[in-house]
Amino acid sequence: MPELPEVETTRRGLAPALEGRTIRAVRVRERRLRWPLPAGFEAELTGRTVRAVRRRAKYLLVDLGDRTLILHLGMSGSLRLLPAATPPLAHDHVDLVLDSGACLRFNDPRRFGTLQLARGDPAQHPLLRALAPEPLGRGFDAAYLYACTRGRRVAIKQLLMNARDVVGVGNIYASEALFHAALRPRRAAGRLTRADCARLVTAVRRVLAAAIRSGGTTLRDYVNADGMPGYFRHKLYVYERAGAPCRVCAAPIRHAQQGQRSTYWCATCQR
DNA sequence: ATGGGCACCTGGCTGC
DNA sequence: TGCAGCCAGGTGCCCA
Repeated sequence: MPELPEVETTRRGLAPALEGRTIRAVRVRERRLRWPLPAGFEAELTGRTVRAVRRRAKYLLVDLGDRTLILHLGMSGSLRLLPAATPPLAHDHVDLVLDSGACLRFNDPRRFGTLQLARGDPAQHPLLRALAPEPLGRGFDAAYLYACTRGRRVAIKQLLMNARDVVGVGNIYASEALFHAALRPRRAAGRLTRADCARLVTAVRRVLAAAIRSGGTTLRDYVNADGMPGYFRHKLYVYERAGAPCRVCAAPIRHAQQGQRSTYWCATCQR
């Protein structure tokens, strides 16, 4: 499901309702997530107060002072704010009940998502330690991407989706950014020129920023903290548009498998 | 070191 | 109508 824009949209919805609130209770209905929730998970959260809700890559970080709750939504996860008494539906695995009477409810049909409790600096947590710079921050620029692609034989799309190289970009936005940068997904990363890298950095940043402004992309499951879908789907140029006319040149959008994932591109606009 | 493939899950859709 | 097969916003881990 969620790539950076969906996680950021969720973060923006959650932050005002969570910050300053104390967790009164934790209700766990299903411990078997990507990594099983440890015994004592509930007790370690209960009574702590939320200082801030941040994001790193596709992870949400709930700052609880001397602990940080690290959440990942996997492919099908979502977080919603609901009245604490709302009856749970299928796949509503975890609730954080707040002192406001609201609850933060984690739903995830496929259970690829995760909740982890970190002590100390969350940036040093094993899941976060080796992540590439934030794509919307200063560390992600043409010089960075050029350096990181040198000597690499992987296809540029796969490099874009590798969190050690670029974070926040998944299958939708990798295809979209490559379209806007006029680069074919299978181009070997090491064969990009400096100019290619500059266009690609701009495309990644613009696509992510525009998707955030639309509240993210909803294909199937994704909803924001208020239960609303994202509307960026209407602004996709290639993703899930196989056979449809390119919005720029009208040539049919191509589709193929690349590294066990679907890839979409325009063979005319992208080289 | 790099890169490819698999595994982890459920649900929705397609086609026989 | 039923069911098998395939596909889906991710990513850690194992192997060559």
